[in-house]
Amino acid sequence: MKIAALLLDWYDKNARDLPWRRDKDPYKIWVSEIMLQQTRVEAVKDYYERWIARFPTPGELARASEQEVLTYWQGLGYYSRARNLLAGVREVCADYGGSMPEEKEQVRALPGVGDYTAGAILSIAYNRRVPAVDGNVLRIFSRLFCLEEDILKAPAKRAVYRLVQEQIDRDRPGDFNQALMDLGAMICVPQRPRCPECPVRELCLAYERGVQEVLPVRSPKKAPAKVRLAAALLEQDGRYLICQRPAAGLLAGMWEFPSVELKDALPEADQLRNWLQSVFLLEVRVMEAEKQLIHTFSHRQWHMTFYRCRLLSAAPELPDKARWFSLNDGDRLPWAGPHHNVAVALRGNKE
DNA sequence: AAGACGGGGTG
DNA sequence: CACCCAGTCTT
Repeated sequence: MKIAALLLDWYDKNARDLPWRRDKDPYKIWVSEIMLQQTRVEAVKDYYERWIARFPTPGELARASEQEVLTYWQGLGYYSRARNLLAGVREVCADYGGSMPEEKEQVRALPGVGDYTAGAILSIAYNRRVPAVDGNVLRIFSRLFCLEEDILKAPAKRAVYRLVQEQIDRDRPGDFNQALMDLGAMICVPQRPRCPECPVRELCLAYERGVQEVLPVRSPKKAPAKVRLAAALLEQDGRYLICQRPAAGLLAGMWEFPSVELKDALPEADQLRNWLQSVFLLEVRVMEAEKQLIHTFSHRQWHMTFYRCRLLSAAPELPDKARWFSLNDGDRLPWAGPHHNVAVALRGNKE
């Protein structure tokens, strides 16, 4: 039997029951595929349900504000995904009457939709015979065909894409692609693959040669660079000063306690005080360190100290990107992750 | 071709 | 702690 037939037989018995598999609405497939980029299924489920409840159609999403959209994405990471999805549905509403186009070039041209996501949407929603090569598929095919090239590099991806084109089922390409994802999640997992349970082990070159544990080959990642930050907990009349991060870059547009990247020269408290003065024209005394934490991103590691501060003179007018915020106002703003944890802890302390 | 871009689960 | 995940965009 061929790979596709074995895979689909297995899929028919073992397919996971996932919220976005309940219907073939291209918009819902789109939302789920964007959320699933570099993100585990378990992490996505709740976000997906909340998202669809609030933005059930492209039209509903297109009319929402970017800040609200970011609030619904808060904690999922890679926030440009949310921004691109919003821009994408607005494009679909403007150019395609609110329904997803059916040509790969058109889908691929939507912001945030790359080659993988275009293939996933077209194959799942429209049953088009298009590969959807993600990390699972790269891993599975590198093992099936014993490909020893670095799967993160373009040549390996091109090779796998061609192999999937050859193997993809003629009648059920969407199920074929989803079967690969389920196989990658349940059987052909990154470490210690469960080969005895695998429906295609008899066709797997890596299994035959006993190298399933050393494949796929991938280049090692660099360690994240360390960055030291001092953040201000400045409270006035029960409200804290918070500010919005720049529109581009890490955690773009998210809110946080004012923070400054530390240089080595001055004492931390002095650097924080001087920075608050120059940016907000605020005169403060920097008090005790309330909290320290380390937050690791994929490419950066924040070593943060949160200093309790006291206002020494009347607060001047704040710039647009800053405001006084009552922690009891809940989560109506999109928060930068590590700051959100501190805000939640502060709210907890009060009670 | 390489780096930016999050957060969390797993061994 | 190391590894890696239903990737895409920018440089």
